[in-house]
Amino acid sequence: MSRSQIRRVASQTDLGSDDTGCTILHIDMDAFYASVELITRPELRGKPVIVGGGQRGVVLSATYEARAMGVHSAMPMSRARRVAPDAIIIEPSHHRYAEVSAGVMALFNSITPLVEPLSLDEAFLDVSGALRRLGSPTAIAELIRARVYDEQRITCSVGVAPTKFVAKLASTQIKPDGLLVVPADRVVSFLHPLPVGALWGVGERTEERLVSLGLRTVGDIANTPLDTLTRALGQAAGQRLHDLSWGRDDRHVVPDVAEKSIGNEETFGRDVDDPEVVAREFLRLSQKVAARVRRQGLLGRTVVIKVRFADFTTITRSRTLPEPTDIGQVVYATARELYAALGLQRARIRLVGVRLEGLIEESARVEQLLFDAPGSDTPADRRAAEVAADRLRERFGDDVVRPARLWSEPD
DNA sequence: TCTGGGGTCCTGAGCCCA
DNA sequence: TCTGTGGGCTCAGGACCC
Repeated sequence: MSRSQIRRVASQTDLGSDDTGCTILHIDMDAFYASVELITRPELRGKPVIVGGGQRGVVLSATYEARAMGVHSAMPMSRARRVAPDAIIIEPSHHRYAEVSAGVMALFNSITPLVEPLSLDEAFLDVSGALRRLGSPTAIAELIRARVYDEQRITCSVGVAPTKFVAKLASTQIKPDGLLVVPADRVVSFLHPLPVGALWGVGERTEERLVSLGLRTVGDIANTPLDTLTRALGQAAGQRLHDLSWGRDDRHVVPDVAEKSIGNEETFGRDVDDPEVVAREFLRLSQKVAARVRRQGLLGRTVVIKVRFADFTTITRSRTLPEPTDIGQVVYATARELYAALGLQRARIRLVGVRLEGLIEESARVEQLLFDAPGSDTPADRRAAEVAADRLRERFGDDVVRPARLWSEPD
């Protein structure tokens, strides 16, 4: 279900303004990447602008003028160009988005320490500790909206509710540049007319399954026996949807959620059937992932590779290592072995990815005594070389040092 | 029409072990 | 000693979110 459909239904609900107990705020920047681009290019305001690119990319963000023409995020760029041929297309500049995001998150942290970022452009805030200092939740929400605009020149929408789930739905409904409070005693009447796709965790597939059972609205879910839901969707999903349909959501706002995995993947510009090209990509991704893991002072225990074929079927293979690692060469060797075990004969490959799971703090490493012959290439030697390369990259840029095998790669 | 890249969570099968 | 059971772990895949 589209965001506009959620809005249309939800906007029929007459909500009061009693924000007692509504201490959860969900703040969502409006068309974030596109809005950031308009800061430095104000002449584009009021025009259809799409952020995205690449030969086989998708739309990352679009101004509301472009959305009015039928463009939406995650739409293939080729299609976006067709439905909005006059739109201005901008290549994404992720470092700039990260800068603006850091500014916005710093602002949130000046309001309350209980800030849980969900992505660059949205976060939950628990403002229960800021009420005495800054006023009611609604007043705090207005303050944040004003300060975001004053400091960053972008607009945001805020949902104010007793729970995370309802606050998120409220901000979605009131976009763009809005504020919506869902009072505690209006949560159920707010939720029940909404389509099932509004529920967190109901995507295309689950929505199809629910509709095939005759369940179209959140109210339908609420009035369905829990047994029926768990049989259809599994224990966890059935229970979760039933709870959400009654507004039950006891998740707290948790700052500093630890990452569980770190990975990178890359779609080739054209499908590839050359094993040497695939191997070089695994090497590049392995080095990149390991460097990110080192930068965060972590180690990973399980190496996962992902291979997507030309027909879009996707497989993953994984191996858990005897010792957690942050060494690119170890990740690469494992990825190569996992790939070799597939026994592919010049299959046409669209994408490859490498991920490290089972992350632990580097300080928690149990040091293994290594009895290596002097002069041999030990894991410690390899790690030292990669750490030295990290330092060079920090000083001189990402391209200054890379494995010899990757120098032959045309840029 | 033709589908990115970064993640999380859940399920189920298979295996090992107490 | 054999059998059953349940928990934990690994692995693969699916679905979802932004």
